[in-house]
Amino acid sequence: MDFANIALFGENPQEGIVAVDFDGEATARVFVRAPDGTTRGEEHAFQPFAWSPGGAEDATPLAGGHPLGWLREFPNWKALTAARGEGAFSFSDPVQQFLTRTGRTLFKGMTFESLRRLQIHIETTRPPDSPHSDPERDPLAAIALTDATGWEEQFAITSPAEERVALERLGSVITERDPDVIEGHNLFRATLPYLAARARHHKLRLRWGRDGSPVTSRPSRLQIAEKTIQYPRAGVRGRHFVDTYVLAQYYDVGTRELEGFSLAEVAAHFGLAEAGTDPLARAREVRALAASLSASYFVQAQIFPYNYQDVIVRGNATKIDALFLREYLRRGHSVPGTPESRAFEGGYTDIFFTGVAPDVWHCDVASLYPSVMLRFGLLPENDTLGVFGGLLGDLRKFRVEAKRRMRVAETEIERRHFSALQNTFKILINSFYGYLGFAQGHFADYAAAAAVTAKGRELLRAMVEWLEGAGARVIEIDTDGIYFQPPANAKDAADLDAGLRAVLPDGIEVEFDERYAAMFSYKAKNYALLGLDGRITLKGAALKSRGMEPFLREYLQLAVGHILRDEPAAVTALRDRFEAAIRQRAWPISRLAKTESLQDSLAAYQKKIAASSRNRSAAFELALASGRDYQAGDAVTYYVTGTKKKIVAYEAARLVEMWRADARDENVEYYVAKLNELHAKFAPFAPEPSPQGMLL
DNA sequence: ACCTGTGGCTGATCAC
DNA sequence: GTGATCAGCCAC
Repeated sequence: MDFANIALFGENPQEGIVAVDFDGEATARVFVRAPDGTTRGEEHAFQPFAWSPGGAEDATPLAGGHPLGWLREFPNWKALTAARGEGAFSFSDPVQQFLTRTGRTLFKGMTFESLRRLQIHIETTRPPDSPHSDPERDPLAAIALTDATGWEEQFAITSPAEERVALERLGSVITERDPDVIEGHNLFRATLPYLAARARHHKLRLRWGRDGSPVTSRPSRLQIAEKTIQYPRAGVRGRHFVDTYVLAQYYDVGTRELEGFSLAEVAAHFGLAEAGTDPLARAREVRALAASLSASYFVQAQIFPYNYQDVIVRGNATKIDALFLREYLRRGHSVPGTPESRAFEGGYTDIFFTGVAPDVWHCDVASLYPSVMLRFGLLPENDTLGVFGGLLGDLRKFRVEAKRRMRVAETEIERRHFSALQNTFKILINSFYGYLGFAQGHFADYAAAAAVTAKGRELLRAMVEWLEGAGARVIEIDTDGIYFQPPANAKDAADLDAGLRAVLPDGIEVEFDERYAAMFSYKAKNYALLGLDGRITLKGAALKSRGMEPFLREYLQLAVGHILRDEPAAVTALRDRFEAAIRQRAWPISRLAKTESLQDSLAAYQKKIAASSRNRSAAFELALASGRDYQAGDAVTYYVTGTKKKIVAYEAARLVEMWRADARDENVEYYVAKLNELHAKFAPFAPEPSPQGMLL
């Protein structure tokens, strides 16, 4: 990796930093990996700082005329906190302050493989998600440990004395093996709180810090797309905690392919599941998962001024803002305040045909918004130093190069490295547009954001118009892509490429990426594709939402397949088969049960109900009735009881844990009615030939 | 304490 | 019943 691009990597090339910590006064501790493999602590004097709109006597003036025109420094963190307000701006994370001010970042000169990663998996005497589980009372059953070198160790626990020994031994293993990163699945919300509770029970402390300091924890929350997840944010000096549950959540935002987020489900999805019930097998799964899901964050930690643990949970626009502020500070330049938030129009979405269409092609504009921003100079007006355009242009070049080197890589390690690199650049590039409309971005520019989407809509309209003029039948479009049936005379993409290119400006590239045997176009952003290889892809919340009961998802998957292949009789047979299974109570309850993730805390829900600002919902009512400590982000799985198809769901719902196979009480009429409603929506797309038609 | 953006579909509830 | 509103999930 070439760290010469200062705006991207920061100006300080110090290698081997594995973690940074601040003492709250005026000293930062930097943990550095030496060439001999040992890790030493360096101490650096450091003063917390803030950008200020006014010049107090201790402030340094910054160049340019932006509102945050003074740099103030403070003797310690407390003094900074006391001076907050007054229109000043500062990072709430002292490590970000230190890294920003010094231009350092973590992991320079290191490879992902040289990171010391340790995995923890625990087993408890009761499943931790069982309603009766209690970490204060239920002892551990096993602790399994692995690390990236292949080392493994586990402790089976059958007595209180063994549990105590295991917890003490866990501490010494961490001291001896000295990991930079401690990984686990559900580490924050399950493993660490459980271990902490068991340690308290034995009057022990988890002294896992690189200086022997204990693990600390405070309530925090994560925003992952539409989901808010509350979690105890644990930290320990000199090391990082990485939770593969969190990594899986972030991964799924882009793909929406995961069935669920348990270790078993996630490991299975990636083909990393290990056979057997040995706790070590679970730790190995965590090791493999973390290796595939965290390589991109390792690269990000070389770029952004954050600890590794934090680079994972920070939003992309926030991280881009951090790059701008670091570069402006380095150049002694003032920065703008954050803009007034306002609404602006987005991408162009439309549907021109519903039903099944054979022989469908897809084309899209390559990196539409980044291309538009660069080609038409739609960049933040306040960015006096031109950092935005420079970074965006560089990142595009770097990505092309990283992709090339990924393709020609000679070893798997090398290939994975360049794959992580190009993927990181892709994420960054795509985040630049969002940054323009980010209310907390110091260089955000709503006029530019609106101009970018307007240009995008204009380009897409021009493409649709040209395709239709050429005899194509446009089916569905969304933001930067078009599904269409080609004109009769078009044999391949080349027949359309030149014509379409001619209506687009230079610097805007169109790609014909796929052809399909058939497309089922249902509604905007909702469609299914039958590949030339027979594979079916579903898109859209109406066709594949995880909020749907599993049997309905499966019905849709199969029914849409029949619709695409023109097998109308099979759709009816499918409905009949499913109804019979529901009536015979032949399925496990999991196929009928609905899983929802709670967006609010229980307290926030109750507040809204009291204020009549939201309706009651089954998931929250069940969570409340359970008496357990549910938090925002927790999933609730429930089914509906009763005998009538019309019921009030939040009154008839029960937690799936309460269901008993020997006294089944799921509401058959309710579930059959749901099946029939769905069938009624989709069966018309697979019309069975009428008897008369068959005679003719 | 934390936070990229807009557009779109569906089910559940509730006021009318 | 109907329409409005909200929450949740998804596409790009």
